[in-house]
Amino acid sequence: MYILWILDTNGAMRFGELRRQVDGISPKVLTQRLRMLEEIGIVYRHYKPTVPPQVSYELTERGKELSKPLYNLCDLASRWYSDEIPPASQY
Amino acid sequence: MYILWILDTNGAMRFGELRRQVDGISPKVLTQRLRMLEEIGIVYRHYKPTVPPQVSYELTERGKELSKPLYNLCDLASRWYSDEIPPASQY
DNA sequence: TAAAGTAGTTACCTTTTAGTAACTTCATAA
DNA sequence: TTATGAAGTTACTAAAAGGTAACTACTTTA
Repeated sequence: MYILWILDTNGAMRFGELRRQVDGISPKVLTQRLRMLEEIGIVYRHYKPTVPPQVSYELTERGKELSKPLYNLCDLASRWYSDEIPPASQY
Repeated sequence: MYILWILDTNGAMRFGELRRQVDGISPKVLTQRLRMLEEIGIVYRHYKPTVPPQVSYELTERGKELSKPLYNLCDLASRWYSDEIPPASQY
């Protein structure tokens, strides 16, 4: 399951929760991806300086603008997949 | 410039022409990508058994279905880029 | 006779990306 | 006093992806 999908579906999430739901990548890569997404303004990182720390991630307005285009691609892939041809989204 | 973009814009193209227009990847990787795209039904490969051989590539109907969603993503990235934030399409 | 052309293929090397496991800080709980 | 917790960081290793350069076949051109 993809990071942007999960954040779009669930709203703001703690790192640990994201980590449990995102599969296919290690926590280290998840952190790297989230930092990249933050850098390009697609994701907010909210840091609460507690101990242990509480960090949550949430889509920015810009990130939300991706929902529709990405949903359209997913829809297309689903229609193709139901025709039993491997979806482009594998690539 | 991306393979799907070029094929969408120009219609069927010979390998050599594609090779000149696609930048950022080697001919070897271009061939690999085209073969993958052919495998998943996004691109037709037309082989003419002349010497030297003439091979052209063209988007299938399915490949054309990608135009709109990808155009929408590009449009979004352009709007973001004009706001001077690095576009997500870098990733 | 040699060179040119097309569209690759292949072996080897380089670069990039990812995974693993140990580690970090410090308040709180046991 | 020790363990726990979150959210990473880091060094090292492994895997994946990409680039390079030599090569292929055979007709046509010079």
